[in-house]
Amino acid sequence: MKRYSGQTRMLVATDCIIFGFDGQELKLLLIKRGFEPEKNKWSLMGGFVRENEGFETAAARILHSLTGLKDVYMEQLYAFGEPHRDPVERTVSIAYFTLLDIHQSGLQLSNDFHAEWIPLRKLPALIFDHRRMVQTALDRIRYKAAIHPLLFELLPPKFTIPQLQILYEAVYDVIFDKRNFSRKVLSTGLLIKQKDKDKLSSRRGAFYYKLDKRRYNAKFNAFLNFVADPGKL
Amino acid sequence: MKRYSGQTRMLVATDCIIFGFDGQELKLLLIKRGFEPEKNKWSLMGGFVRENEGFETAAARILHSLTGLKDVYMEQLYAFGEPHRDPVERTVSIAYFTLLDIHQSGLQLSNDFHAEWIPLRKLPALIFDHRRMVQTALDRIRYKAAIHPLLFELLPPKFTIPQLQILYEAVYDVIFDKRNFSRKVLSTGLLIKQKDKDKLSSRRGAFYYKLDKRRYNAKFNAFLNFVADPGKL
DNA sequence: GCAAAAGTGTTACTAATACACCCATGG
DNA sequence: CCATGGGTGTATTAGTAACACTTTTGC
Repeated sequence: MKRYSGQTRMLVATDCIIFGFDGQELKLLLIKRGFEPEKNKWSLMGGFVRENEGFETAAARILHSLTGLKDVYMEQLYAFGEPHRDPVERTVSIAYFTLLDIHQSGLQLSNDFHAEWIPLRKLPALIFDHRRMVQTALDRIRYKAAIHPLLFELLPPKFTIPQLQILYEAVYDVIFDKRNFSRKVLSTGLLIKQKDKDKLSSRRGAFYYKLDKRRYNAKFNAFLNFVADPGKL
Repeated sequence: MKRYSGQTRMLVATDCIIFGFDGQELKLLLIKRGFEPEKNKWSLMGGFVRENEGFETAAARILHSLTGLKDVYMEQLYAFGEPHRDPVERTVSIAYFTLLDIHQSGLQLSNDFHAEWIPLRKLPALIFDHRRMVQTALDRIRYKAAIHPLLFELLPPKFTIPQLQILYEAVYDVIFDKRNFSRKVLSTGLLIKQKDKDKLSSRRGAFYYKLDKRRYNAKFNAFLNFVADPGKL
């Protein structure tokens, strides 16, 4: 026996929902699709899974081809497989989402895809079911970041607590009390205070912190309560 | 243009991880695989996704063909796609997990698959990567049930608080204090006390409760804290 | 010296834990 | 009348939320 008989074979793709944070708002890395149909329309970065490649490998390859980055936070989001989601032929998509530091030095956008960072609040129309993918990813991030230290993946290695607070406020679209916020994040024991300050956003300057990698890895999956009840989700 | 050129097409399957609870322990519904390779080995119930079928439809069809049930709790678990997970040919699997009341009247196992309810503690060897699927499903259930009222899906419409507690204790393999447990679940406001009692497991009898469907649906996604810190997961 | 952002402490309230006795019933 | 499991209350502790003033420093 060589193959299963009488079954439909389908294209399998992965699409990457790539989030970044510029210090003020959440952004998505989108491309202009390079081939028909829907050529030159805004799209998530994606590609077909190859013959000898797993999903994660494919997603990492696709992310790398656009950004030049490896070792980025990436997580399987959901498998989308409605029969006519791609009008050309049956294509299922295993979507991955990625959080990365938008200002990191290694990030070098390829010219091949006409990629741009687009603020989430100004999302253009996207091809196929990509809008739904983005919404699913956002929901997931809001859910997960309420309990796990996920959003640190969007920040540079050194960051200040006010920066972190702006990030949380952007993700949940609420305002937090800075005393309670600071107490809460420090109480996780994940942050190490640095001796130097960021002087860019205030005269006084705000102390930098770094993640304690050891504890971060150990506690990532514990329930940490960063956000009380995130708008009942 | 009719098709994308130069890409590999693959079989797409769904596998169903079907959980039940017999009042004492968690069980999995497994079948004896009916065709080569690995014929007659223990396997999850699965099947190929058809040409004009989405994943959820396929999973529901497969579940129905085994159990006769529709409208069962079912959730996409994860997409498994390692290149050689099926030795015959490249097959990706979108796994779904299901929670159902093992004693419900509608449940009628098909004879075609030699299915059996197997206690999770006595799992036999499974084909392919099915063991990993089961582990992933268990992890997901333990995670989700700690914060959401998920496990009610395993119980009959009328159940007692001691029954509920036994279920939680089976899932997390710990013992809870019955006073605190009862206060916790009642404080969610999801349970409606009935006037009749279950007299099967004690002379005194335990009051039945039913889910308040309205509040259950409304609060399902809120963070409800059924289990404090589920073993740091 | 003033504008702008950083940093910090206390109190009130709510939730979680630990713990022990009485109740109802069938045999 | 006793064995079995069901049901309940309280005190302590930990966590969360609300709230306002002082510090630093570049201009």
